[in-house]
Amino acid sequence: MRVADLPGRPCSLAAALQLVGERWALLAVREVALGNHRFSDIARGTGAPRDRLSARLTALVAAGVLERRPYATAPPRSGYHLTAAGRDLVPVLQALLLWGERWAADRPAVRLHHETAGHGDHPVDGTWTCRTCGEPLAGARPTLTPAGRTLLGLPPEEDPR
Amino acid sequence: MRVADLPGRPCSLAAALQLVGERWALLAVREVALGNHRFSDIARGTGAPRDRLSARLTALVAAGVLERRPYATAPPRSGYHLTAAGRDLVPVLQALLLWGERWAADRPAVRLHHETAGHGDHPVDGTWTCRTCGEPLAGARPTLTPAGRTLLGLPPEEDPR
DNA sequence: GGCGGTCAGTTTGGATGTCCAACCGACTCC
DNA sequence: GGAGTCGGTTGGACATCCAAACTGACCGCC
Repeated sequence: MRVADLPGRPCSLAAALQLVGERWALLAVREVALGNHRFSDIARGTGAPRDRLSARLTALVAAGVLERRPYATAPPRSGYHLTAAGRDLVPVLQALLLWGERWAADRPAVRLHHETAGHGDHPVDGTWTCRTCGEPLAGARPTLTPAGRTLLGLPPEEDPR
Repeated sequence: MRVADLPGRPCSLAAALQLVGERWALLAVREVALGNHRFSDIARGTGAPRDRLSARLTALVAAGVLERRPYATAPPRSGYHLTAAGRDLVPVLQALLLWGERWAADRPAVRLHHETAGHGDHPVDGTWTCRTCGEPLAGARPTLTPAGRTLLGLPPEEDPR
């Protein structure tokens, strides 16, 4: 994916959306992450029409997010599995899920829970943290890209034009 | 957004995608988060066709992600600003941006930088963390939804069907 | 006053994407 | 033999998408 070829601002966000931004793509990845590897299960879980799903899965395999793995030869059948890139997409799905729980869903249909020794079972409150310094990213000052543009860090303070 | 009305598995992820999953929507939010509040600036930054952008912005305002704020009356002009829901979307954009940098972009077109007292200026090495317990979420055990289905936590261990 | 430019869209016609129902071949189960 | 499963493909109707041109209200300049 050549970032420079994308329309608009050259940005990895646009590149990511090019690969997984089409309709049903992220839902298909969710189903595979949940352990549904077969075409019909993914179709049922997402509600996507079968022809659209077929096109999306092919594209996701081409993009390196999913891989096909045969599980039967008699009639040749293969399931879809996450690649490393696909597994790396799970935090993205979690972030969108949490946002949807808070702002899109009428009621928390599905809740992310977490169980740790220190805090027992608790609802997940996800945030991005910088592994180098341990600080949350949301508090970062906007900085400059190589091209000298401001860039995603904190939504910049409102400028009252 | 009634989760039960969505096709497929009732899930806040689907609800979220219903609001911000259409083409150009997240890029438009990115532009507003970067401080571009005017229609033409958003069009330039995203590269979206103007009619599509017009439709998306209207939908995002209806969804409560953006709000219009007048800044001129002579020809009536208003800019787009983030609501609380829109600001909450920033971690999602960061998640996709970091994923895109790693898996989608040919070269790191845009780099997240971070400046803190302890570590000076350094590239961001983002990790998705639970704010309640401080543990990384990627290691979380999958848990059950109210309806008794498994749910997004860790991609479940491969079951060799 | 006339000229060009900005701004936030809308309009146009044609390309592309999406949906749905039906169908298919190669199997398995009863 | 008949029904069902599985992973798709096909066809046709419909919606969305696109680039480019257009609108109409303003603004600054000379």
